[in-house]
Formats: sequence, C-alpha cells, structure tokens
Amino acid sequence: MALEHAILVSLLEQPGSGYELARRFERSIGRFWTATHQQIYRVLRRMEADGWLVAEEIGQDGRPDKRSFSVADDGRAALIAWLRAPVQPEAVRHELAVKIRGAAFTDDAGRAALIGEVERYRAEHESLLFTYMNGEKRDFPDLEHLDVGERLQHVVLRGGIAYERMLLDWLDDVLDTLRAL
Amino acid sequence: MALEHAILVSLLEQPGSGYELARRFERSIGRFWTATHQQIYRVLRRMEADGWLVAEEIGQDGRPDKRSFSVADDGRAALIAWLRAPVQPEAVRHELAVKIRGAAFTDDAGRAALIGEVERYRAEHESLLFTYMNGEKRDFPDLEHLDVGERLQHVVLRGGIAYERMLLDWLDDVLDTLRAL
DNA sequence: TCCTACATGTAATTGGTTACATGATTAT
DNA sequence: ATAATCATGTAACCAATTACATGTAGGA
Repeated sequence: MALEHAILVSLLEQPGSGYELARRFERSIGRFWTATHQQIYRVLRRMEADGWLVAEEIGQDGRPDKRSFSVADDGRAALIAWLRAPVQPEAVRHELAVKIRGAAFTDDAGRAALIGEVERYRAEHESLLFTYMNGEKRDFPDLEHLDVGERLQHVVLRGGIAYERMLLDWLDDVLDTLRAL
Repeated sequence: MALEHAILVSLLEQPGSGYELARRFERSIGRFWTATHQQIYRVLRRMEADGWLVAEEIGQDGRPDKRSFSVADDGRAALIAWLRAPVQPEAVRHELAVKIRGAAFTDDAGRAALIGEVERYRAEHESLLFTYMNGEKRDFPDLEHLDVGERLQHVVLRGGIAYERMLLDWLDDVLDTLRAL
C-alpha cells in the first residue's frame, strides 16, 4: 500500500525516470522498501493517471527517450495525508527463524548445512553493514551542517546500521546455539 | 513461499487443526511469520492434496468437528530439503522509514502529528518487548535443562527481544531527531 | 564479440488481504 | 440479550514476482 508513497518521497527528493527510480530502489530506498522495475512502471502509470505525477518527455540522442516524473500538487497532498495516518502493523516474514526452529527436525548433516547457510547469511549482512557505514562517511561527512532532509535521511540510515549490528550479534548467538546442540 | 514450511514446523512441534494453527500464528509463530486463517486453510488443503499432511477427523460434542493435521513423511522430507536451500533475500517493507523521510515535505503540524505517531508506535513495541520477556520467563524458567527444540525456540525468542530493544533505542533517536528539526 | 548500462514495457501466475458467510457453546 | 470463543470455509480483489520482450550505445 505504500509503494506509491515511497515513490512520492523519492521523486520529491529528486525527480527522475522509472529507470532511475528502479536504480534508487536497488540502493538507498531499497534499504527500507523494495520494488522491481516492472512494479514501479505499473504504479507510475497509475499515479500519473490519478494526477499525482507529471511527466516530462526528454529526448536523448544516442539513448532511448525517457520520461522524467515530478510530483504534482495532488501527489504532495496525498503524501501529506498519508503521513498523518497510523503506521500499519507490518507483515513479518523471517525465513531464517523458521529454518532455525525447523532444525529440531533434521539430522546432524542437515544441521551442519544450516550452520553453513547461517554463516553465509552472516557474511552477506556484515558486508551490508560495511556498505552502510561507507555510505554514511561518504554522504554525511559533516554532521554539523545537515539540512532537514539530510538529517532525516541520516536517522533512517542509523536505523539500518543499528539493525545490521543487532542482526550480526544475534547470528553469532544462533551459531553458538546450533554448534552446541 | 515459506508459509508451507512454517506450518510444517508448527505441526511437527505439535499437531493441530487449522483453527489452532491460526491461533499459533497470532502468538508465537506470528513473531516471525504472519498468516490469516483464510490463507492457512487454503494452504492446508493444498498440502493435504500433495500428501504432505494427514488429517484426523475429531468429532466433538458441543463444538463443531475439527480436523487435526499431522505431518506425513512427504511433508517432513519437503521440510528437510527446504532447510538446506539458501535463505531467500527478504522483501523489506519499513513503512515508518518512508514516513520519516517524507517528514521533510510536510509542515510543523504534520511533523508534530508524526512525532505523536512515532510515540504510539514506540509504546506498542515496548509492550511487545515486555510480552516477549514475560513469555521467556514463563516458557524457559530453567535455562539449564532445555531439550533441542526448546533451545532453538529460545534462540529465536532472544532474536525477537534483541530486535525490539534495538528498535526502541532507534525510535528514541528518531524522536530526538524529529524534535530537534 | 560479448557484456553492461540505459530505457521501457506486457503477460501469466502466485501470494496475500478483505469481505462475506455459517453456526454452536460458554461466559457476562 | 450479547459478546467472545470455537471451527471452517468461499469469493473477489489487489499486490508482487517471474518470465518474456525489444532495442541502442559504449567499453573490454
């Protein structure tokens, strides 16, 4: 229900094409909201039809034309109204937790395989943490002089960093537990 | 993709009816996988047709009959195979983070409303943390004598507790940031 | 010559939510 | 009376994923 709103925020921060949005969803926005390009194009069409966005055709030589979207007044109003609505309880989908509880029903070889998988998952999230921390240094070098938008982006990034740290600690706990069974 | 597997784990821990499963999904399993009763009944029918589950009809007087499901050999094999597969990257949907970044595009009154909403969200998660901690005391009073299943259930619960603590700390950071804008 | 980046889509399917529906028992 | 709990489902809809599709430019 909130992909529209994530797109509104992103286009208010910086107008752009569907393709550019899809790339942002792979990077910064993707930290807290994921979407594929197919889904983004579909939602963009609907938002344009609803008058939330306006498109500007940009002919490029050498490259395919692109349509750069900006937020219209109706779109901004829709975002502001949504900001006042209560946060919806989130659908939790934590596959690894299901697997850990499932480990009670497999044999030693299966448990060893799960330990390997948890190690791989841990390495992935460790590198994600480093990516976040490098992004923090790169994008917020001077914490004394941030505008409103940057301060809000930074607090969201701090949340991502806190999450990854917590996750790594917990995964160490999980590994100790699995190894001690 | 993994609701089937969450159901398999739950029914291996304890056989039960669709209704009982739905209640478990509201409680313990719901901490890491949510599902409504409608969805559970639909998936149960498919799993039974695939030979993953067997049902036992239990006539009850005074109450409607119920069908108690147990995991069949094929179901157990499907779970064991799935445990060895890599954990899928999770779809991230963090609505509150979208709202926080959206706060750059609203006025003081809108920001004040968002602060109120973050406070409400924080109170919800604080009470969830207390629920987890009470559940821990109740279900794992003697940490020295846990069987394999209990040790795995406990490490997953510790993950939930670590998450909620991290979230509360971050929400305090968010509130400080929003109030200082 | 092949891969990556740029740029945009359609079609089919699956997964999940919301609304609707029924009916008995037990507790207040 | 009435609300809550037990117990099971159907139907319609919406959101999201996966597979398929097309074409150019520039670098290795």
